[in-house]
Amino acid sequence: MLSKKTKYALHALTYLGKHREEKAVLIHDIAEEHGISHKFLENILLELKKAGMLGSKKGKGGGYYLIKEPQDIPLSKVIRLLDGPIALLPCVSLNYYEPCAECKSEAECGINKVMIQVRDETLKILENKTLQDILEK
Amino acid sequence: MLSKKTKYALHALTYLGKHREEKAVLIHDIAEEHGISHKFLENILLELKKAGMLGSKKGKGGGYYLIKEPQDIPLSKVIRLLDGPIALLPCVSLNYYEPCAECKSEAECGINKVMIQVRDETLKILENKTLQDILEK
DNA sequence: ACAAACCCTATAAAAAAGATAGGGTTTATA
DNA sequence: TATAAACCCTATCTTTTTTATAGGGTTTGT
Repeated sequence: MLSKKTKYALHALTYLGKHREEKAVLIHDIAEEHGISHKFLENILLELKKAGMLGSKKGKGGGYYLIKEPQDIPLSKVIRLLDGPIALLPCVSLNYYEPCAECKSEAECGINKVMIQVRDETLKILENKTLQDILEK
Repeated sequence: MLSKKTKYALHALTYLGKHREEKAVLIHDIAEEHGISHKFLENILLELKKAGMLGSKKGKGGGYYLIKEPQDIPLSKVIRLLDGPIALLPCVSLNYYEPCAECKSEAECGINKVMIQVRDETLKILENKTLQDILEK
């Protein structure tokens, strides 16, 4: 399951996508719309910004805005940023690889092999679904 | 990512699958093979048994054994049992449905719609991959 | 009778997730 | 140029979940 962080991020991105004609949207407005803690959401927007998905403007009249087209923001990117690996096992993660303690040899591990296939199929889905798909509803 | 419970369950099922000619396999042997705590593994095997995936024999000379063909044990079943929902959101889970607090209306939520599609595609994968695939390596 | 091995429940310890706090910096505008 | 609005940043606290342990109960082959 997605963490609340990722869920909130998706809601925020959706909100920003719906208000693209506006210069900047306030954290406050997004937080209120979805009943999310202002401060918690702030941290999440910060992360999205650092990852290059959002732009922001400081000072009075400032706020956040999308700096990419919705079709260029795949779910895989949002999930990886806030939740970490998409793979089901650390030993098959492309972005967060770690060996599995209970596994003597990856080369001989059948679980590893199958999970690589699952990962590849899952990625196909999550890389193809984008914010655009959410906005189209 | 899969929890250790699910990982251990997959290792145990794999071990049992490889030793199907034997009447019963000891918890101890599986635990030792993968460096898992005996007691923790015991709880997991119990769950698998209650779910109808394993049989057991008590008393001296007892142990656990598969009571299904490996191709009849899909990953989806193991994951659901030990980790819970496969869906990325509670509001699109088939087996563990719950509404999302921050969502005013599922009918109007674009995230919900997309996650239903992701769920269906993911299930296709996890229902088709079985213990047999792991054993074949 | 006895020891081996599964069965069951409760609790503790560790890790992760969720949330809050508090001040810093920038900027529009009066 | 003072002020208030709004983002920026880091640290800490709380809660929940996961992981692990404990301790005894029950069954069964020999």
